[in-house]
Amino acid sequence: MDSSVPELRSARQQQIVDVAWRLLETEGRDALTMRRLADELGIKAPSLYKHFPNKQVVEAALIDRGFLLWGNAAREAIAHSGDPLANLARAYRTVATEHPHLYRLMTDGALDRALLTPGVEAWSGAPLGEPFRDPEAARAFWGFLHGMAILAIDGRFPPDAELDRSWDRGLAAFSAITANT
Amino acid sequence: MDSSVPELRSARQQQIVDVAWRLLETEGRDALTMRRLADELGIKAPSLYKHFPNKQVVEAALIDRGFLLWGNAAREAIAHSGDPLANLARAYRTVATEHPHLYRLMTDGALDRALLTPGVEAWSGAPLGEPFRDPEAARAFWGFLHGMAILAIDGRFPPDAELDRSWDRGLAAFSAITANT
DNA sequence: GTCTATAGTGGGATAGAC
DNA sequence: GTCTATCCCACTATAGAC
Repeated sequence: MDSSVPELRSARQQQIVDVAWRLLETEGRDALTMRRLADELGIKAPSLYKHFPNKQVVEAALIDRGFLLWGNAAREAIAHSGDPLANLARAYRTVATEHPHLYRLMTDGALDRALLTPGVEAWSGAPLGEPFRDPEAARAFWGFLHGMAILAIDGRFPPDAELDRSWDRGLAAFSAITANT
Repeated sequence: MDSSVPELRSARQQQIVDVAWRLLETEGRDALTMRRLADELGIKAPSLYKHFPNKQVVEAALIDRGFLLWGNAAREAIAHSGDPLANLARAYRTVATEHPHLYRLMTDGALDRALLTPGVEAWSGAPLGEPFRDPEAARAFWGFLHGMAILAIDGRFPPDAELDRSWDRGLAAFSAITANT
């Protein structure tokens, strides 16, 4: 074992989550069924229940990975040169745009935190607090990021909307309430 | 007929949508099935299909009403005295908070606009443009409003989050890019 | 750890009689 | 416009043999 990260799952579990990830990313949430997942693995659906108690736990594993993905991207964003606010926004938009199905899985509806790696949700969101004086401002910024991302994914803006400019307008607004101003 | 608004649906269709509305508001989306809807009306599920071609059209009728509700609330908000931005935000938050199931139905996933009253979506959103110089800023503001509303409905903010203050922080940010500044 | 077989649930929708 | 009867679909999950 050369990794310092403990193996929380068996190799087989890892493999199943890998395939589930690919299925979600390429074909969306509707394609992520236990039958389809088993098909992709070359086994029958009931066999999956020897490795996971139910579907929700498989989805939670995907959401967990999603938080890792976003948390790492956010940390890279504030480590970069340039405006941290703009870097964070670009990173958020990129993650959401490049993984729309994962992003919807992560943000749609209630979240059973008992199924996630403890603390991963807060860890992933922590970098958003960096540019601001208080967590309230950071949460307002998160609201803006999420709203823009999900409305874009769901096709709610008019077809001719210039979204780059809207992101810039929002950034200009929140720049006015950062710790540096 | 003493109303100047044309009757787009039969009385029976109106009644069905009324019951669907109540069912959605009181018990949520999972309760809104064709079987359950029929039960509430005292008829059998197949009979519904004499009035509506499918479930999606029933849901579209609810979404239509939702846009009317929000559009009217938004118009009242900007007609009031005080800061239009704050009034709009308060109205938005109130509608979303008081009708969480309807709000999710309206905003979750893609929207088939062919099933809606033509123009109602744009009409309902138009007041958001009032305080701003350009539509891009208005859309950024909408992103903030929607993000805050849906994250709150879905329980995504920490339990101890002071959301009133976050709404205020966002308002302060967007105040900096209104037409009056 | 995998299989076959099956249970159980719930939903949308249609055909045809009355 | 309503009914009965039915179909079809999809899914999660379990039991027990190998």
